[in-house]
Amino acid sequence: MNKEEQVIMGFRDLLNKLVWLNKYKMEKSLKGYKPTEVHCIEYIGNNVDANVTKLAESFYMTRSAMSKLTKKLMQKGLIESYQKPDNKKEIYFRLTEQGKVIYKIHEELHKEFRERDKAVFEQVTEEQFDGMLSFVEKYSKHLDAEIKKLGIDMKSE
Amino acid sequence: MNKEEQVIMGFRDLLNKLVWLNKYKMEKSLKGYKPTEVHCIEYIGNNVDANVTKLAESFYMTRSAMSKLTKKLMQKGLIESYQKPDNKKEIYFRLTEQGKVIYKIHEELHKEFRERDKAVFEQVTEEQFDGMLSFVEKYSKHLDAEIKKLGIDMKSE
DNA sequence: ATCATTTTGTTGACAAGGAAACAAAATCGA
DNA sequence: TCGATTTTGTTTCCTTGTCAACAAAATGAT
Repeated sequence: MNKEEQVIMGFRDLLNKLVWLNKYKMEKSLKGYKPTEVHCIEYIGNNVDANVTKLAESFYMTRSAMSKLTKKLMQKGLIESYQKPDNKKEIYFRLTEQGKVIYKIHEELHKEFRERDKAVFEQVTEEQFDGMLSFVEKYSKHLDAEIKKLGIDMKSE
Repeated sequence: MNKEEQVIMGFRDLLNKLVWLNKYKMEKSLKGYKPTEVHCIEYIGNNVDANVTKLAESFYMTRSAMSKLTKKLMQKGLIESYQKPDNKKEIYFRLTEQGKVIYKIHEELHKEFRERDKAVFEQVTEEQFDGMLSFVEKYSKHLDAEIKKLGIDMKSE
């Protein structure tokens, strides 16, 4: 296996582990709340005027899925919807007080995760950080361009 | 956002894009075959004596899921099962001729993906590669240790 | 050798997410 | 301005994967 694949597969494997472990911890601290739900609460807490479409784009999921998820979160009383006077189509979400509690707990957990992994990041030099970030940026832009090409092809079909 | 989170979230986002894009391309070339199915065929093509358990471990999925997936692939005639004379429990899989065709097409696609992304990787210096690989390795080992801790906690509960 | 434990695979009930069809509102184009 | 197109969100049906319970074979302990 060449280095390119090692990097990609290495990171894929790493993120799998990270997600798995953090999910485990999260289910312990936030019993009854699924990772996706918490993730959704996090996004709504961080972004004003979040709606189904923005959530879907951010999570690489369908509007369909997000519509169902937000519905559930509303039923649980964690988020509430609102509209703007000049727009009767878009529906925005914000956290309820109860939702904010979950948000805070989630934030604390994240702090805990950072603390747990601090030792690893302390070993990384500034050059390595910058190298990784520049790689991510370049590759990401490259893929954006490829996806854009796709968009054109899709409509010309 | 600090650099640590930038790296993690950057890679998460990057992999999401990569998966999404390659999935799209794959569905175009291998119509009727889902990514998981192809992924499974790839594994069986690369590993002799693949069975449900090994597949599950490799894919971070349950045996249950793999049992159903292999069943479907057998019904489609892409893989076939066999056993060893001295073991009546374990069931192994290998590709059929039809399965090998899919395997080859998938291989070609991968080559195409590498070609597509070559330009990005050519810009990465050897130092950057090594930096990333060492980071992945360290972090991965760190998480393995954390997961191991968890295992002890789990049984002591 | 025998009985308990572990490993391996399967099944059914369930939940999450995707695809397609749809309705309602907004925007665009002439 | 007004009809066509696009955007936004919802619902229904379907697929995929998990969990839990299970059966059968292998392994281990005594």
